[in-house]
Order: sequence, then C-alpha cells, then structure tokens
Amino acid sequence: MPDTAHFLDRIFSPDHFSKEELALIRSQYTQVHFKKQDYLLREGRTAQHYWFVERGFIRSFAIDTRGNDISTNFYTTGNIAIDWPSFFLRSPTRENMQALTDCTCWQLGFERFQSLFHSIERFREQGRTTLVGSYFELKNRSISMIADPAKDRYKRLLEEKPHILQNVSLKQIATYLGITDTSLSRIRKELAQEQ
Amino acid sequence: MPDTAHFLDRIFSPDHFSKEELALIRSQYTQVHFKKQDYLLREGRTAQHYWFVERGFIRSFAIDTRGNDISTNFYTTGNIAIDWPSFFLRSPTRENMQALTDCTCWQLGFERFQSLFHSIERFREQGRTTLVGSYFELKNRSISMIADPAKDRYKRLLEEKPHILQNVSLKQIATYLGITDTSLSRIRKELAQEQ
DNA sequence: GAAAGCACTTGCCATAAGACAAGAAATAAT
DNA sequence: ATTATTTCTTGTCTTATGGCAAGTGCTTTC
Repeated sequence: MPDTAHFLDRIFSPDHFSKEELALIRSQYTQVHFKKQDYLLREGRTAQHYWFVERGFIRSFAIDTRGNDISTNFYTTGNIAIDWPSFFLRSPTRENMQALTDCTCWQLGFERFQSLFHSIERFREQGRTTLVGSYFELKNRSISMIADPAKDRYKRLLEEKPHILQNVSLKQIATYLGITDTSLSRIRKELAQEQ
Repeated sequence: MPDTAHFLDRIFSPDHFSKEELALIRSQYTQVHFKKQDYLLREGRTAQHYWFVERGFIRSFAIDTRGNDISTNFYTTGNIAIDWPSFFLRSPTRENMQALTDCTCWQLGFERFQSLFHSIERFREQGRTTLVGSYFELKNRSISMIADPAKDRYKRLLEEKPHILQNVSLKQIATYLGITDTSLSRIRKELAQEQ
C-alpha cells in the first residue's frame, strides 16, 4: 500500500464503487484542520457540514435546562462526526461539537451531499447504513442507561472505547454515562480495589 | 373530503408526489390487521416489514440482561412502527413489537421499499426525514433520561402522548421512563396532591 | 358469584447516586 | 520556579429510587 493511499478509501471502499464514482466522491470532500478547543458546531446554529475524522478526537455535548454540560458522543479516526437532525432537517441544533485535540477531517456540505446521495445508489445505501448504525448505537446506549448500573456502563465504555479515556476528562466521561464526576471517581476506586 | 380518501394520503401527501408516484407507492403497501396481543416482531427475528399505523396502539420493548421487560416506544395512528436497525441492516432484532389493541396498519416489505427508495427521489427524501426524526426523538429522550428527574419525564410524556396512558399499564410506562412501577405510582400520587 | 389473576398502591428498609465542600494532585501560565 | 487553574479524590450528609411484601380493588373466568 503506497503512501498515496487516500484516507477516504477507508470510508468508501474501492470494492463497492467504480473508479468514476470514487473520483466524484473524493472531489466533493475537502480536508480541513481543527485546533484543540475549536468548535465544529455551536448550539443554535444549523449544521452545514459533516466530517469524517482522519486524526484526532472530538466531543459533542448538549447544555441541559440547568446549564450543565452533558457529553453526547465522542468521535475519532474513522468515525463520522455529524449532527444528523440538524444536518438533514436543516434546523438549529441543540448540541455543540468541539475538538478535544488537533484534528484532521474530511468535510462535506449539504448541497454536495444531496447531489451524491441522489446520483450514486451505493452512496445513499452506505449513507443510510451509517445513519441506521448511529441509531442502533444510540438505542443500545439508551436501553443500557435504564437497565445497567453505572459501573457496568463504565466498564463497557472502557472496553469499547479505551482510547477515549486518554483524551477526555473524567467529568466529560461522567456526563456521558449519566452520572457525576464524583460518582465516577468512586466507581473507579471500587474497580481498582477489585483488581 | 370523501370517504374514499386513502389513509396513505396522510403519509404521502398529494402535494409532494405526482399522481403516478402516488399510485405506485399505494400499490406497494398492503393493509393488515393485528389482534390485541399479536406480535408484529419478535426478538431474534429479522424485521421483514414496517407499518404505518392507521388505527390502534402498539408497544415495542426489549428484554434486558436480568429478564426485565423494558418499553422502548409506543406507536399509534399516523406513526411508523419500525425497527430501523433490523429492517435496514437485515439483522436479528433485540426488540419485540406487540399490539396493545386491535390494529389496522399499512405494511411494506424490504424489497418493495428498496424499489421505491431507489426509484422515487421524493420517497427517499421523506424516508430519510422520517428516520432522522426518529433519531432526534431518541436523542432527546436519551438526554432527558440523564438531565431530568423522573417526575419531569413523566409530566412531559403526559403532555406529549396523553392518549397512550389510556392503553398502557403503569408498569409499561414506568419502564419506558426508566423507573419501577412502584416509583411511578409514588410520583403520580405526588402530582395528584400538588393539584 | 367464588376464585383467580392482574393492576395499582403503600409501608419499610436498603442502596445508588447527588450536593457540597475541602483537599490533593496534576497542568498550565507567568 | 512559583503561582494559578484545572482535575481528581474523598468525607459527610441528603435525596431519589429500588426491592420486597402486603394490601386493596378491578376484571376475568368458569
């Protein structure tokens, strides 16, 4: 594999698209860089783009009625960072998206997305699959929030996204798990003692 | 409006589709009836259809690791009753879908959906919008589960889906809210005393 | 119409998690 | 380096919710 291998080949496999389709798709994405702390999206604005993350970490979060910051998701290499409702319903978002580290991403705007979506069958199949995958993840998280104790949710997060812990504060992890940083600290203590 | 107005006109507005498209779409849906307690979908199976509800109430639920039944959603007139991940990823579901009352629904299978999705641009736009709408609802529910106390979640459910309470046991509402029926009973008592 | 079953409530106690505040420890800023 | 700031831990107390069991009232069933 030469150095020239394009990151987007990882997202759009040459096995599934023709050379022409791949060229068209690639031509529509643009590489963008974010510095640590940069906002990709701010509450109240409408998402004009989405991003495939090539390098770095991103966090999305919402502010609840009492002004608390609640992490809703974390994104890293290979993930799609997108606010689905805002991007597709063309409506103001309730969420923020912020770079946790310097990032390299591949960006696509709405109009360009629409054009690819309606012209390339396989592109819309893949897009739908990605969206449904996000839905599935969210539903599992939602059920877990009801059915599993916080300690189990934390352990599962550790297994599924171990790299996240390197880049996120406990406070931010805690709100993602639906608990306070204090409680998370105690859970971590218990887990440490169990080993 | 004559009696012959088709229920599906409510879903696929004649304002947005040509006569031909509407005829094609209608021809693909079939009306089906479910008796109270009938299962539309069972855990472990793959969703072969989805339904638009014309009349009646449906509940979806998952069984957690300890064997508890957890309500994941309620559907009634005008709603789409679908397990998005199972239907689109063609994979076994973790959920069950069951009629709470006798129901009349309009059913569509996967192959027929695919054909409409790829041949009618507006159909796929609307389908995407519906899916994103479900995603949005689920995300709000998910954030609410973290940010709002159970009493608030219950009050909001009362406002947003008052008709559901007529057809669902408190036990089933409680698991939807992420609490036990005992706690819900106490919350209801408090609310009654506040008035 | 007695019996069985279901839905809901209530009481008592246990437990998980929150609120708040004070320290430690680590990081960043000057 | 020294301060300042943030992050994490810990203690004490409060609160929300769960678990279990008993009791009430409503249906369903035969």
